[in-house]
Amino acid sequence: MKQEIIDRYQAEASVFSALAHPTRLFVLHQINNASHSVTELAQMAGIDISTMSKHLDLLKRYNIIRGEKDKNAVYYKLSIPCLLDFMKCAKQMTSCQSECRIICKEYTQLREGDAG
Amino acid sequence: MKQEIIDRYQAEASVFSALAHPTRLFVLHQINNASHSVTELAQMAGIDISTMSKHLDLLKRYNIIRGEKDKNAVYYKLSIPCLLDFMKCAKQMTSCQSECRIICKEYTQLREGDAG
DNA sequence: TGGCGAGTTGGCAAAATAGCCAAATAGATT
DNA sequence: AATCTATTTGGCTATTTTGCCAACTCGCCA
Repeated sequence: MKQEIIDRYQAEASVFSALAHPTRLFVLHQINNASHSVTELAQMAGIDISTMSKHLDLLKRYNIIRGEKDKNAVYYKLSIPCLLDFMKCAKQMTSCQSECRIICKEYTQLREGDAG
Repeated sequence: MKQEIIDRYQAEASVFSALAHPTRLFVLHQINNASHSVTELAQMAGIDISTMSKHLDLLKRYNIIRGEKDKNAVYYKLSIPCLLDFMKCAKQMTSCQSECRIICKEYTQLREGDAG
């Protein structure tokens, strides 16, 4: 493939691939309300701790989540607060028919009281 | 991984993986304005025709694009008209900070003149 | 009806991903 | 300092994805 095309679209493609795994989507939903540790998330998902650690590392590399240490444990939470809104947007998109379109706007949460 | 988790998130993950390749993102941008044939797209991207055919087939399977025959050629176009809006939304999302959130709404294109 | 142009499909090899186990690390507690 | 807990990293295998070539299909047109 032409190098210029790779350069232009690789970064965006990588973000999508970060979201392209059931375990990682599960994690994102779980930590939306409350942050969780690696062990907690691994148990909830039913996979090995090391596997979960690698999934979390991948999400972290794309700045989708962020970890904070508390004693020994690392508690992960969303670093993009509107991620779940985005996911909802993705769902709407896939059901979007020819007479519809999606409008996505970025609001500051502070002053747009009607944002929800 | 727990089967229930796979069941719940696999479909959504698959849509993201359909978008998780530079060539496919390139295609989606190319056919946003005008539909193109397999050969045209393969040449633009600089890859083999059969490879492009498989990329298009994947996008077709998730109802993201649609092909229409004209003589021998198949011209592909978006079947989700708001897909590029969604992509823009994805870009905003990745730059979304803690004081911001994204609002996504689905409008009927027909009567919402101020949709853009 | 015989070829031609365009696309698809099958097969294979290379690369990337995902999973587990085991070992290493980092910090807390005794 | 020794140990215990939580996490990360390395290594390996299995699976999936990507990409090319070659072969096949399908419809068009001479």
